[in-house]
Amino acid sequence: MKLKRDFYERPTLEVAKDLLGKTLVKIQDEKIYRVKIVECEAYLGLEDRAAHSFHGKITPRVKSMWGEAGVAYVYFTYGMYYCMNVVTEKEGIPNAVLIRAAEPLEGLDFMSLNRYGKVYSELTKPQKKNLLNGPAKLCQCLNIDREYDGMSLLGNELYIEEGETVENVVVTGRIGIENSKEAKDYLYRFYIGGSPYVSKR
DNA sequence: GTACTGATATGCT
DNA sequence: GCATATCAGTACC
Repeated sequence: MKLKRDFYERPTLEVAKDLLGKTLVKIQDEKIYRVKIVECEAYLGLEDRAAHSFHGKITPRVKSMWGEAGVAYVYFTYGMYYCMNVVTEKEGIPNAVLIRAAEPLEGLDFMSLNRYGKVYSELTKPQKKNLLNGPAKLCQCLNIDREYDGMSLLGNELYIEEGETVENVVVTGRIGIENSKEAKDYLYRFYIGGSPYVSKR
């Protein structure tokens, strides 16, 4: 069951929590990728110093964050990495949820080829564990780049479908924003407790 | 296990 | 010029 716009058009923190356990699906050239979302973070543009759209900023990069709910926001960072977000709430509210980590379900060989140039069975143990446990890794594996910025998640190429219900949700502070003053204490990070696929730290 | 480094686009001051 | 929503590799406990 593909999630519809009404799932995304809700308060960002609720969407972030509900995304855990859902399945992210990407279909490209007959290749099917399916991964279970195990970790994500909410970014609330208007009131959140750590968000790219803090205080209503609009730059070319964050443009799609202002669009309607159910659209992908893909940004380029540190000169070499992409990260994928899901835009939430109504058009004009620049909020999004960063997908931080996932558990591979289907298309493992495609993912490992994208990242290491090897099929999954040839990966070393640490390589298997590190396949999707970070936002930039996830994009490398799924071959997500700037082409996907602004793409609707309601179409047939990239979407999220209903998954299992998650009981053990852990809420903590976010990662990698140490200098964002008061925003670093916001408890906007959600992950599935006990899953070996979260990025931890 | 932790600690430091380099890769370097984008937007800020 | 400088910081950043990152990761991989290396060096060293």
